[in-house]
Amino acid sequence: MRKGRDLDKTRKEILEVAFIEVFSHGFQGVSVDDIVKKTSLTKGAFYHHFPTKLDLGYALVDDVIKPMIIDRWITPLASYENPLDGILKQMKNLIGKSTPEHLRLGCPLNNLVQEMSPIDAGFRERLQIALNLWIDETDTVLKRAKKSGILKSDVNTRHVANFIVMTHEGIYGMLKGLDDPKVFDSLYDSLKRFFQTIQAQSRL
Amino acid sequence: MRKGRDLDKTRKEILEVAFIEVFSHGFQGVSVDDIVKKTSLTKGAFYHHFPTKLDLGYALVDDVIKPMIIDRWITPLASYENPLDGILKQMKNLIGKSTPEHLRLGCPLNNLVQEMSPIDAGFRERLQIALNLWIDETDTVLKRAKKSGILKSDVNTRHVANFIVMTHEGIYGMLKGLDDPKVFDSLYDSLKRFFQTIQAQSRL
DNA sequence: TTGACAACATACTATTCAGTATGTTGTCAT
DNA sequence: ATGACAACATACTGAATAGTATGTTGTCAA
Repeated sequence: MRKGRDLDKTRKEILEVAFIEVFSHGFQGVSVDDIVKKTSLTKGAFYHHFPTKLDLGYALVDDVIKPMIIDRWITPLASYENPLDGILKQMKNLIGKSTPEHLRLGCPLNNLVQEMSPIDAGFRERLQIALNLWIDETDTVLKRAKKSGILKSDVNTRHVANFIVMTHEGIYGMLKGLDDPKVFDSLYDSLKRFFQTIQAQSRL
Repeated sequence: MRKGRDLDKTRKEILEVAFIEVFSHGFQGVSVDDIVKKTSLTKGAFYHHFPTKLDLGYALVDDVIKPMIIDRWITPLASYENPLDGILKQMKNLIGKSTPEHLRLGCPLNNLVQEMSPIDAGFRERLQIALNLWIDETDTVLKRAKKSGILKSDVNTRHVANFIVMTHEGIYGMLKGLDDPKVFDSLYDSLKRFFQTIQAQSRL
């Protein structure tokens, strides 16, 4: 077995397995041995690719989580005339329709922020960049919607972008803590109500 | 030194030190030895009071965090005619005026929810109870405000209570991740705007 | 085709950690 | 005052863990 040697493929395998493990048990709750065991590789391969466990964590943020944010929360908005509709729709699809077991794991980004930001500067910097990426991209989309008259002319898109990202993390956190899928609909309703107050005119 | 033996005092000392340590480094990031070292006691005392590290964690939720929720976010609302004003004021006082170093630590409850809920059932149950306590108490306060005509008659107080608690956790999480105190004002503004939409009439 | 290096595998180490075993001492009822 | 037990202190253990040292093998340029 495993004759083929492919640097990039191996790295991706490690990252993929590590992501799931860290997502499930937290960064501090996962050992390098845990990750290696779920891989077709060994410890030697791991430390050939990542000088330390922390470096793996950093790579998870940069190479897995950041693209995931764009993929899940930004790109899909392009097909909506009103981005607020897109945001609500994506939330319903990606959060509202998740299984309770999956919701229990929360949001990969938020998990790492809560766990690692206060205790490691390297994580803090990278997670901060990832969060700001999310906010910036949301802001850009909102700015477009404002220009095209969908949003009221007096709304501060930066403020709203902050609030939207905060809401995503908050909803993930609540569902993770409460273990009650019905709460999603409740939170969704309130967010929808908020969105209506910043649109130029609500339609029926 | 330490001649006086006081079961209750000792327990409180352990809980107090453990709270700060867990708050700062996460539950998995703190060792029993770490906690003991910051105490005037030894490991023997620790295991005399708590059969296992997990039991200490449970006690932190039940005996420290739950009272703290009531103290910080529920009791102060009693002195406001409009509880929404009280909530905004408390947020400004307890979050908006915090130092960046303190904000970096986040919310004790939210931290534990994000870290421990998915990986331990005992934590999950207790954290769920704590969260529901917060929501229930908020709901009760909102119900009163609705009856006295401060809130619109068609608002679902349970939904709003969920949203308010979610917002607290979300704001804590964002400030923890972004390390930018100005974001508080931004989020505060949006929340205020939302509150205005559920009040009977906004005053100037 | 071969040697040289990259891409791994294997075996080991020092440390840390939760928990235990056992010893000591303060306190209190009688 | 004194035993008896609760409230601790001290010393230890086995398992887990991040990281290392060193070996093996695939691959590719010349």
